[in-house]
Amino acid sequence: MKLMVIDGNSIVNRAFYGVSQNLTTREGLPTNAIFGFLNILFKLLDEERPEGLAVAFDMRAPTFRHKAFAAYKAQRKGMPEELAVQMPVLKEVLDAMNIRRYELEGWEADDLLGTMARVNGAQGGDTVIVTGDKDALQLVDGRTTVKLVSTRMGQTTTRNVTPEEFRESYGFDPIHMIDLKALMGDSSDNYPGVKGVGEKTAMALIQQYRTVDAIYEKLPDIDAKPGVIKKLAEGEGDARLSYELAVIRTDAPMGFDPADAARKPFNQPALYQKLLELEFSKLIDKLKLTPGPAPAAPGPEPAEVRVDVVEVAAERDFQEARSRWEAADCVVVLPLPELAGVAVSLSGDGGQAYLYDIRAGRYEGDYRALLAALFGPGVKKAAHGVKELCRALLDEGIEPAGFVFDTELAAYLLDPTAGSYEIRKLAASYFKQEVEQGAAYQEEEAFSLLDDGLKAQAAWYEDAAWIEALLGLFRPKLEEFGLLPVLTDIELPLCPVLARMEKAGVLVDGQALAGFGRQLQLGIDALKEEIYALAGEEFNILSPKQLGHILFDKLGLPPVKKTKTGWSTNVDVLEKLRPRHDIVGRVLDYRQLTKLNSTYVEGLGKVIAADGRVHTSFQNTVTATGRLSSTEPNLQNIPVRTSLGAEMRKMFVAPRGRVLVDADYSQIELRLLAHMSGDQAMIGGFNSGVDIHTVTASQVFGLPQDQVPPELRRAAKAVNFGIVYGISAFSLSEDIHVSVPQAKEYMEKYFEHYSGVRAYMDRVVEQGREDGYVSTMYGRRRWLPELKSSNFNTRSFGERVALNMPIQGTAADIIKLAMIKVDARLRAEGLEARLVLQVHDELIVECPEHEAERVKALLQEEMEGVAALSVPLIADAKAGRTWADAH
DNA sequence: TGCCCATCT
DNA sequence: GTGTTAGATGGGCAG
Repeated sequence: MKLMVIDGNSIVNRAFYGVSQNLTTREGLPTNAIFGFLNILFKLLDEERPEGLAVAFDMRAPTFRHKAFAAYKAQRKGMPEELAVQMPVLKEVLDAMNIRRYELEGWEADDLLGTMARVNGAQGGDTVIVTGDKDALQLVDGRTTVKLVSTRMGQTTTRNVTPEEFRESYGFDPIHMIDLKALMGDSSDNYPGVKGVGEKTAMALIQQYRTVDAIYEKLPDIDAKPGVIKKLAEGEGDARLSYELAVIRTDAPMGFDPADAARKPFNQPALYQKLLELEFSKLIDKLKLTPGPAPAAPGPEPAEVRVDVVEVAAERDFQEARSRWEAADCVVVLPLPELAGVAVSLSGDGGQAYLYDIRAGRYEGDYRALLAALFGPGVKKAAHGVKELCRALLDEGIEPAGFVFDTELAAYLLDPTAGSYEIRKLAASYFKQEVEQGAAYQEEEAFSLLDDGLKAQAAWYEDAAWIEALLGLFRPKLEEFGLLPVLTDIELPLCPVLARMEKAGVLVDGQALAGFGRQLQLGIDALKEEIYALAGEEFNILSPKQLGHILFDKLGLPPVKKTKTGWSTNVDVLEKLRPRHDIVGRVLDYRQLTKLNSTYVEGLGKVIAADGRVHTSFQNTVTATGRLSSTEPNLQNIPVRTSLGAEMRKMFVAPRGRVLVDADYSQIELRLLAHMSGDQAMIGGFNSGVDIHTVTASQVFGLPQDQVPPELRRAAKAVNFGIVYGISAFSLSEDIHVSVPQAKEYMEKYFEHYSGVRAYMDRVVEQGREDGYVSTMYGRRRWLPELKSSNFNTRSFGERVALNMPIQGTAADIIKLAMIKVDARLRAEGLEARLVLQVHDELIVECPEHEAERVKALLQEEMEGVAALSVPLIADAKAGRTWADAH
């Protein structure tokens, strides 16, 4: 039989260290090792297509080797906790795959592999041993090959070693691997070998003498340096012992019969269930797994319900339904694209539910009036993605109101780092069961009225039911976590505001934009020629690889920093190289100009709508901290820092007779740090009304405020910003171009003076570690399993996030609250002014010129009044014809 | 698709 | 001694 046997411990270790350590389930079980193991396994199965398959594991119990060599036991390393917890789960997955696994008390995986290979070989079968451990190469023979697995940066490579291959690269037979190891030792397996003899020396000796025995028989008359001979003589005991430890046994009493390992089909339902629990949905897709029979112990299931499907065709149907909807606590609404229809789901008493199927094309009454009534304040509604729905309603001229729940926002608040909140994915992961399967609404009556698009309609009904089920799960969960106020006071009321902003859009001066583009193109063409001339050849300047070749190979400039794939050519590097060659500055300029042209000029040009305006989408379920993001186009990263970049902001204009009013919070994150830490020195600094960076510099460096030199103010500013992100002395030094010790001194002085800030930082991290999450002033949460990681980098990342999220997130909460208030007041006071943009700490309103002064005051008042902190919350407002003028 | 780079707060 | 600042989107290159 063609048999593949896998060293489970060796491969799982490689998987653990090779796959990103951030991979966890919602419940915090790390899954990276399992994930990596399965990936490697499927790759191997694909490459080898064996008839038999077995995985061997070590056991924790001591083996015969421990008895032979005390140090072996003493030094043997335990696996990290995060790997250990994955082992039993991995074994369950293997069981679900019907893969034989072996472990035997007193024996290591190696010995089991060796035994299986020999038994199979004796029956005339070929065996492939899969491991990352070169020790196993001693097992290579005419019937046995070893497949060495290595993972580097997430990439798995394998190498098949046959006897010929082995002799080719080592110069002796595979069996003498034992002799080699006996001399050179093995630090990971903890046997010493001969002290002072390493791989090179050992290789030469074994190539010449083949065995340890032969060497010691001839000693001291062997062909080696006197020092080596002396070391060999002194280390004979270690060598002999190491030999014993290095031998892989092939006689483990495991009663192996290759037939036992014959491959069997997966236990589909069990495997499906396991992979679902691990949230490996891509793998489920790849393996085309189906759930099969219902799993024995599913997660929570939506309650069994009877569903009446009601087609709303006549005006009378609607009027009947309407009174039921208005009486309900909450109905689920699920619109078809462009509001061509709406499914309304309503759960009544005793497991009786109604699903109203409403289609524009089938409704005999006034469809618009139906929508207006359904989406008005009289019906309390839950939807999945309220902001998008509000947007669709506005497009139909309907004022959205009465939304009391959003399953998408709820899922986001429960885990803002989850990444995707599609209905069926949520159902799959929260209910741990296949979403296509088994709810009552699939009963036959439900589809009896269908004549077309049966599948799509079934999916539509199902989704409505899933939203209902998720609603039932999420509401108590939000309550339990204190997140309900974030949903009902912040996120939900913000939805119609965002929808109105998107719909309003902002006017772009297309003519000016095109002109700017032509001007940029001239600069780009000229720079390109100059760069080619200086380089002496034409190449792709935007390719880091080609640019690196020109700069570092051809022109001989010194490389500064590496990236994963080569020498870095980023702006920091090029700034350092700028004085050394004329080409460098031009490359920087070229980069800036092409960036402006392709991303901003061309990118923006593509998304100007028929009304001459751009209508961005504000995403409210994307960021880990609660900020919004902006796409198509992203209007939150329009250049401002450089003078040429700032030209871009002149393209965003107000129509004739109107102006833009721009109001931004002054130092909101730092003010929040002062407030949340309660640091009296920093609070005092803000209350003094003097520029905070100057105050900081004066306090930290002990100078009068009017004698702070600019470089110390700059340093203080960088420290102030860095603190919020959990910066290190190294990065601060890079940032402000001082030495690392100097940066360290600045930080120490800072913390000496603002000791309350340091105490707060320690407190937040500690609390985060205890609770498993950090939160904002308003209760928004981010889970941080990273804080408990045994991996230094992962844990450090968690600590920086723990410091930053409460501050960045609270700032996000505050500006969202301000947006709700500003929008409400602008509308209540009958102003024409409307919010059009938000850029994290900045709000932009478009209004008639004559409203500008009132709007400025209103913005300032609402933004500053949102929260009462121990320091003033300051917003400055300015009006102008373009964004550049208003900012 | 992953990587690098540039842009913003 | 580790790798070394939080949160985003988008364009272009290379495989």
